[in-house]
Amino acid sequence: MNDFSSRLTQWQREHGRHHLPWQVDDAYRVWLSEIMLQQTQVTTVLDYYARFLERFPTLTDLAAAPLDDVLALWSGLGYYTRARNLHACAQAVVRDFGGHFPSDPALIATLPGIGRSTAAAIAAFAYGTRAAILDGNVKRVLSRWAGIEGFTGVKAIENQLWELAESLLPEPSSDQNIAAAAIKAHTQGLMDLGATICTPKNPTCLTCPLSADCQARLSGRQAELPTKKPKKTVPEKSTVMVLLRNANGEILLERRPPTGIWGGLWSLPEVASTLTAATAIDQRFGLTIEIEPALPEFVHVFTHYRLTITPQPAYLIGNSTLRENHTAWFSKTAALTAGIPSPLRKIINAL
DNA sequence: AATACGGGGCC
DNA sequence: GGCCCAGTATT
Repeated sequence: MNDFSSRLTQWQREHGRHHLPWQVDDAYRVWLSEIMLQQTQVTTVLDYYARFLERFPTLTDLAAAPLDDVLALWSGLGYYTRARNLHACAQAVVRDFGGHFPSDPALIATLPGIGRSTAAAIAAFAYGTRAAILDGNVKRVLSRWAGIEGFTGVKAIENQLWELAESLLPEPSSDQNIAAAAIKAHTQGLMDLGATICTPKNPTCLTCPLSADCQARLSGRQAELPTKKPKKTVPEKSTVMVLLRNANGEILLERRPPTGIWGGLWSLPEVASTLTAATAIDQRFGLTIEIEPALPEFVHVFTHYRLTITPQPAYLIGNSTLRENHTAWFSKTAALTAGIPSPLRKIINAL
């Protein structure tokens, strides 16, 4: 008897979340939500998810759309490789699977942007396939319940958690409907438990269905498990963003390379310093500009470094012809509806 | 195994 | 200010 899953699924049915917009029987919507929810909280995703579905009602719509439209709707969500992979994945599903997501998690995991955990979540929620997930919530719940020590990002620890997650899946049933319902409740239950009961700080063990045999609780080590990620000092970087406007008040934007920070997004040209800005813009774009007083610098925080941004306004002298196709003039409105990084949105909104 | 990759919510 | 989040791909 798998007592763990019995308690978990029962709890989910009584106390779990049942009305999130992606809790539907539709692989496209499940997949979209899973990608958006990678390293991103539910409250943040809700609005993006609604706007995205309005613009791309079906996977076919998404596959047929220009990448720029996808990036525009992803603007502000971060981890923009997700958006590029999302677009590529939609096209792959159309090309290789007739527009229909496969139900085998191993097959799903071959698609761009989908790893082992996301593949399992899609298979479980969309098709009731018996497959284990291992996301941040599950790592926390299982490392506490089993009393597993060691940073969960380390391979050996992660392998141990994967094995445990597999072993705790509800037993297969001869009734396919019952088996599918159990998998869905089990998978959603792990996520809901991690999000509402087994929280990073101050977990509410009194109402947890797993507390009776939770090793962390039995030893009072809820605060110590899972083992914290070893922290290191984040580098400080700085940049100057040239806010160049032509006679029409349009702003010069430059498309960033497909990989690296803000990959594929439109952003302001960056130069080494405010002093060399005019020379750099002349050399790179063949545009003659006049520098204005710099705007106040501000700090943008990433996971892995802090970036001090100095917005450097300038206006164009003479010819506004652009010789490179990765650059373009954007009206303020056009810029705000394009795929731009969050700090640029902040700069433009302040104009 | 370690690193790159965003941005916001929350204490 | 630090921590965390329904991780994946690359090196």
